[in-house]
Amino acid sequence: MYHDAVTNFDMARLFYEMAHLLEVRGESAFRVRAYQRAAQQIESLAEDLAAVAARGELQTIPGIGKDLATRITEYLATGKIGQLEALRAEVPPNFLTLLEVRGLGPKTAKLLLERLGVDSVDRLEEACTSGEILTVAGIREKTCENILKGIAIWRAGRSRMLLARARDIARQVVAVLQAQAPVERIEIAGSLRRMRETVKDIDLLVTSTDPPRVIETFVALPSVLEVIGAGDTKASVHHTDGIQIDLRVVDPAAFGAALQYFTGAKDHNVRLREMASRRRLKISEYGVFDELTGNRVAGATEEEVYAAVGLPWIPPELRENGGEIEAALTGALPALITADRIRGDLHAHTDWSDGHHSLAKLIEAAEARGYEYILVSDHSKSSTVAGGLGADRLREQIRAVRELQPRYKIRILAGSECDILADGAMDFPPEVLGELDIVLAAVRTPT
DNA sequence: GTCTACTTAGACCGAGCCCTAGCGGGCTC
Repeated sequence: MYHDAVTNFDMARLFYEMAHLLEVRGESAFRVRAYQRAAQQIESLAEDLAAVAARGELQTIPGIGKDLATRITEYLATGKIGQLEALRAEVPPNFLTLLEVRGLGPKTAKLLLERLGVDSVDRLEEACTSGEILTVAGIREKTCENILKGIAIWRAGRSRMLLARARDIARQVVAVLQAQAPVERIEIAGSLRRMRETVKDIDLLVTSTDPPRVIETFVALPSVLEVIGAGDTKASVHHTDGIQIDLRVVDPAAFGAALQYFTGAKDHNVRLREMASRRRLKISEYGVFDELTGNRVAGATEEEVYAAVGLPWIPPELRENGGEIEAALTGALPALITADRIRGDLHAHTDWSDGHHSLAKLIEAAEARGYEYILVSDHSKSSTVAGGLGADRLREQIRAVRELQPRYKIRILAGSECDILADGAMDFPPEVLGELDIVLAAVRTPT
């Protein structure tokens, strides 16, 4: 069976792709929505889709009927979906990227493909800037302007990827390399290690007895879209999910120095180099060296590197030249907030509006994380698209929440006549939260 | 496409804005 390599995320992504392709084809909006809904369900599934399939229970997932269950089974067994392959063949390879441009929908995109051969964002931009797009009936200056704005937003968003997504990709690549390449040690470096909210690329550092084979395995991964460059100890590739990954194989004696160097941030490293210079030392990705003798005095571990310039090890999350060097020098580095110190969640939706899970599941998840409280903040009726609660349904939800007493201490923040709190709903004394298990509030979506 | 109420068919989220075309459709949230 193929399913060992299939993640719920992969399957959901394929269904989203099918929804887009069906939309471009002009299929029924309900059919399109069926694929989108199924993708959402799979994304929020608490267990491995393959396990559900193995039990023959795919059709117990809401939104998955006979047809979609068949598609899932086909993919798990073969790694392909015949219908998707056929749909893909109907449009150019990168055509769907056009739909990521805000302001450009499937119909307009298809029209531009047919009339002007617009098959990529670059080509779209060219058609807009040259004015060629204005020759297409139904498109005027204003639309052209909006599309150009959309392209600018698309480019800005594309240049960086959200941390969680980049981390998933990095972990997958690390896991495959550990399984398939002669890797002794492998670490994620760069802004991903610093846990920046968004990252531009993924940096991986490896030690190995056979560097060329690591590189060879890396560039041949199925998830690699394009190899930018590859040598004996270094390679850069474009991943299919739209992010660049750089991999370096380094000497174990310099691993700490390389990890420190490639973790950055740049300004933090500049400060370190200045401190080293004052001690007649030189720091590089290869180690810490005595300026006079050229001997390496540190490099195997990050702790060694920091100690060489008179500092304790500094957590990567703090390495932004934002006062962490001064704090380290005076022994005042802050303790980072760890997951076990998070006491509660102040913004949670349930399936009463657009959440994917029931109130019971939400509570279960909160308890599993050791939370002291959770705020149920479903949409109000002002957000119809999200299935927001009107007065009657809100009363029902309040009743459902109250039924959880006395096991949980509860505070209801919504008014009796659906007099829903404005966004200031979170503005109540934090000490109150400590006494509560569940708070219910319907928060108005800004309109 | 799925789901539901009934076994074959109909419902399925919708308001508001923008743009183009002259009334309706695309798009967003």
